[in-house]
Amino acid sequence: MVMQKRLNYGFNGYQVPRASRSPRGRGTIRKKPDSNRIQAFDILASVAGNILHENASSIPDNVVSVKDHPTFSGINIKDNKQENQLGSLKEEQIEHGTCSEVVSGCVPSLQGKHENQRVTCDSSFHDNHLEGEGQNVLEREDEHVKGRSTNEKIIQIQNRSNGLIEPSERASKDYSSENYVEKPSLEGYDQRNLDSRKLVNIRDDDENFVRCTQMNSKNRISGTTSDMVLKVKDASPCVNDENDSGDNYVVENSERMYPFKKRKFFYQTSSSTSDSWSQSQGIVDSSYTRVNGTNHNAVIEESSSIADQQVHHGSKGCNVKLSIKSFKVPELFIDIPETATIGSLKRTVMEAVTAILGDELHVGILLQGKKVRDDNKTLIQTGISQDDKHHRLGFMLEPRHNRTSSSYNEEPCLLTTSTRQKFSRQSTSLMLQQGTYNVSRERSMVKIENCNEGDLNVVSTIGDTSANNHNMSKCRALVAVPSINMNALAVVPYRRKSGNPDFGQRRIRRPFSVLEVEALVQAVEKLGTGRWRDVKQRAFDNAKHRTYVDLKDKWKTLVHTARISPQQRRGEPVPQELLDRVLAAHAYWSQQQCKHQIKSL
DNA sequence: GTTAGGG
DNA sequence: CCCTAAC
Repeated sequence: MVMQKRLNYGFNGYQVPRASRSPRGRGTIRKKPDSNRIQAFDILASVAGNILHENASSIPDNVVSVKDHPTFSGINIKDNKQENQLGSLKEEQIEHGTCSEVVSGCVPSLQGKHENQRVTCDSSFHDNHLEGEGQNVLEREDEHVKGRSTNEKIIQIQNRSNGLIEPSERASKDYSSENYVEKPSLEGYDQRNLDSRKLVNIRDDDENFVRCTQMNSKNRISGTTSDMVLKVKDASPCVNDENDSGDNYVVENSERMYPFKKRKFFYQTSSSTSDSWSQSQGIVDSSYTRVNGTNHNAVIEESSSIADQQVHHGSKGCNVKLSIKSFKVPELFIDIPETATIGSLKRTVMEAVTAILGDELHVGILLQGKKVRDDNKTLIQTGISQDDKHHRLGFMLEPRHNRTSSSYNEEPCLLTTSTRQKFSRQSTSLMLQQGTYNVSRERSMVKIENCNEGDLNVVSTIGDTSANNHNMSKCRALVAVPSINMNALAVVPYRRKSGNPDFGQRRIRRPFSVLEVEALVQAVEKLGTGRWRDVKQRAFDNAKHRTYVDLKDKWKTLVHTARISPQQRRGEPVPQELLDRVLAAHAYWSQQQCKHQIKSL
């Protein structure tokens, strides 16, 4: 029987969903986690190639089913330092002999960095942790966690009994991207966006931060290209931590979660082969080694000896802390014209990933490469003990219904043209097929991180795709996509319906800088107050996160600000000179508007 | 898609 | 910053 659990993906900086936001319209995660919650962070998804056919595997009896909004999250590039991290991606960061592909160097855990950013999310957590320029870090109230890196996220998976899926609070990528606020064109573009590594940051019209970089083939993962990297940390009640450590985490520095729509996409019977499991297993992160003094926490590591696992059976009662560094997702092949827009690529990939990981998602557990089927076994019985650091624990994501018991080399499942058209809203095509190991070698591969609601925040474009065939075959996840389900997919709205508050994801607040105000004032002086599109084009063309509506709104507030006393003003002070110009321009163009109206009468 | 204005 | 009527 499949139990439906509620999964709560909590991301640092997520804004509280509209329905529960503070009056100020902003907030962060405050919820105190359940004791049996699994917390995961760091989801990276890399996608390349065609969607293949999921080699089915049997479903555990009692698995967590992601019924609604599993999300991707990813890494924000906050500053030059992190950009350099990206640049420091090395081969050794790639999991060898596994399907875990390191998408980029932005994964601290894969770089031997384990200063997980973690914060409390209890009621004592204040909004102002999120406020302020460049405030990217949420901190635990007890300051228990020090030395954070900026790249880790926590996904909180709450195990609840109501069978409902609670949408996660929204991640606020914007905090991390605060440093990337482009200056208005009049002020020049922020050169921090460009580093010496030929990284090109692109913001598309969806405010998406896209990074493209040519990577050496050595940076490519031999084998798999569709890993979802995430860490899971389990609460540890056995630890007498008065501060509730181990219980409270807030994800930080993450992006908006991408709401996976419910899609009847996988109706596959299950087979059960270990190989299939390995297709999307999660790799336990051994780098997560936050061990405190009274540590009862075991870090599950890659490893070796089952015998060792049995050593600590006596330590019953203690919890196991573990972190999942990598969740594989089935490999995707994306066939998209060069002329396609970044936005369409993102949507296409997101659709594909969503299709694979849509609801009906389950988690499998692997130990020593073998699937752990008995859900009634305790961890310790299974060999997962608290302080055993030598066994290998793996997690995998799999569709709920696997119907393909046959070899995935059989019966390729190619989308028909019509289906493809339905599948992808753009003119781009998404090919779903299986058993075409060589396909990816001919095309450029795209690794994707931070897939959030259509956002593709970090994209690494790899020109060379000389993948290791052996690993490719080992790691390829194949997904059968019956056309009938594709048809169903087509009618599922990709974006949230505005009427559904669960999906309300307010943009992050990004106060206008003085430079921006100056640019705005200058543009309005020139163009007037009724041509916001032109103002945008003229002065904020590079600032994709500023829409013309934003500019209009800002002008409105500027006028208001200029009219109130300085004591009443808040935020970064706007020079009086600018405010004077605001009033002058406002008066002038108001007058012009009146004249124009009179003239037209 | 833009504009304007209330929330 | 959101929402949406109106154009």
